[in-house]
Amino acid sequence: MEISVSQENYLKAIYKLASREGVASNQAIASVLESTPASVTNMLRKLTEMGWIDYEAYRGATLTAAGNKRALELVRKHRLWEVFLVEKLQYDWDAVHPLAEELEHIGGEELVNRLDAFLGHPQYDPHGDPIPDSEGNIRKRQHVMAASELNVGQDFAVCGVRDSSSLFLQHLDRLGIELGKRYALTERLEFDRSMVWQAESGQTTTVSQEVASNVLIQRVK
Amino acid sequence: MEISVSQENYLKAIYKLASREGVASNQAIASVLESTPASVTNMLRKLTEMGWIDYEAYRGATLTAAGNKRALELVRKHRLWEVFLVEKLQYDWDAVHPLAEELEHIGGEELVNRLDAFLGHPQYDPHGDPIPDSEGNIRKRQHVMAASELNVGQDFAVCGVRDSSSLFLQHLDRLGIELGKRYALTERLEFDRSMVWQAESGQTTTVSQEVASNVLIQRVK
DNA sequence: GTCTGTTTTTAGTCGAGACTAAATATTTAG
DNA sequence: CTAAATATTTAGTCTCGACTAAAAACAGAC
Repeated sequence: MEISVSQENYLKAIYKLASREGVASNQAIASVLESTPASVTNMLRKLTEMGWIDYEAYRGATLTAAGNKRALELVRKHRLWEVFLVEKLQYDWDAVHPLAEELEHIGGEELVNRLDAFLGHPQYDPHGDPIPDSEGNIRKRQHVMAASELNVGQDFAVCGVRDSSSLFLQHLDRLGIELGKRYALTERLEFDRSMVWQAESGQTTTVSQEVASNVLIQRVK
Repeated sequence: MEISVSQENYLKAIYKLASREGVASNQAIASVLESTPASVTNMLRKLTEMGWIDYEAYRGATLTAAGNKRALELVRKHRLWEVFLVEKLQYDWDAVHPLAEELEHIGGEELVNRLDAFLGHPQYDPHGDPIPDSEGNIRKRQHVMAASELNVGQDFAVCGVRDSSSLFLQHLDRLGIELGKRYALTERLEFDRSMVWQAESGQTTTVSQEVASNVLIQRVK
């Protein structure tokens, strides 16, 4: 039985929610998919019959091995297409998500593997999220934390974002913050806990607590 | 009112049929879409309401200006994705059609124009079909004819195919026939009207009438 | 243990887009 | 000009995925 676009989106939603908070409620799945709990119940039943998930009424859903593989393949496709759109088609990093959302449902393993090779087997997507390999292995990065957890005096490099909404990414653009850029945390302001970051060029940027908690970094040296 | 994938496929079908044989019958549209005449009737009504086509019962359908623009955009997207798949992802020319069929429905003008630029504004797709520009202008090639119409002694270059089914394209691969390759027609065999083509390398290939009538060429020199 | 509030499921509908079978309209042959 | 053949439309269903409103199950407070 061939899986539909809509069903693939359920798998992705369950994958995301299950990795974060154990098992997902229908409510939660519905809100991710901008749907209703009633619709979710029906689809979870169908996905169970099809062998993609295990699901018991009132117990929540978990992906089967097949479902997990499929979800990872979708994540892989999504992130590789994002790399393509940014690197090859020169899209801004805040504009690629909706297109990747469509592209990820096209073709099968053959296409995604060719795309991967064409792009030179990239490790991370334009938002710093790791790209699963063809076996579904996802490299977990060590020592990644939110910028908000830093202490004054520490050096760090920006390596990802927690919020990849267009609004947030555009805000980072305005602040001149981009992946790979290095800073030193020179000051933490008492008043609102905002931070002063000094780039290698010497330029400083003031970053609110709200922004810092959505920027992922790695300490350097 | 946003157009659906299915509706876009109707526009493409009408575009193809109308350019070939004036106005299309429901029967014809149904067979292109592997559907039934009854289904076609309903959809044609809807497309008329939406302003994509003009349609009168028993009179057939024609694209409106908007419909024509949309159909050309689809053809453009399809052919550009085929170029991408062959040139960048190294797909064989006989394998790209089904993928392009899916990709062509993704994104809008922005995406297709960026893809076009990335590919270097190619003029023809991997099967030799011309790619409409962003205004929907389609370069009509002069002096293109079927190889079957040649006379003995003429020199020519292969520039396209009439049948782009996987089966036919694989057959051409086996015969060593590819786009851009030059030949001289050295002989026409009495028995079954098959042709002998001599490549620049001196190698000769015997080509059946059936094959020759599906290969498009331009005379050279 | 029972009551109250939340969450989930049932039941019944809806729209899109397809299908079959039957009824009409159109064209063609005689 | 009429009869037969062909093409199109109507009428009625089906499946997929969604929805709302109402019923049922569960969890936490007392």
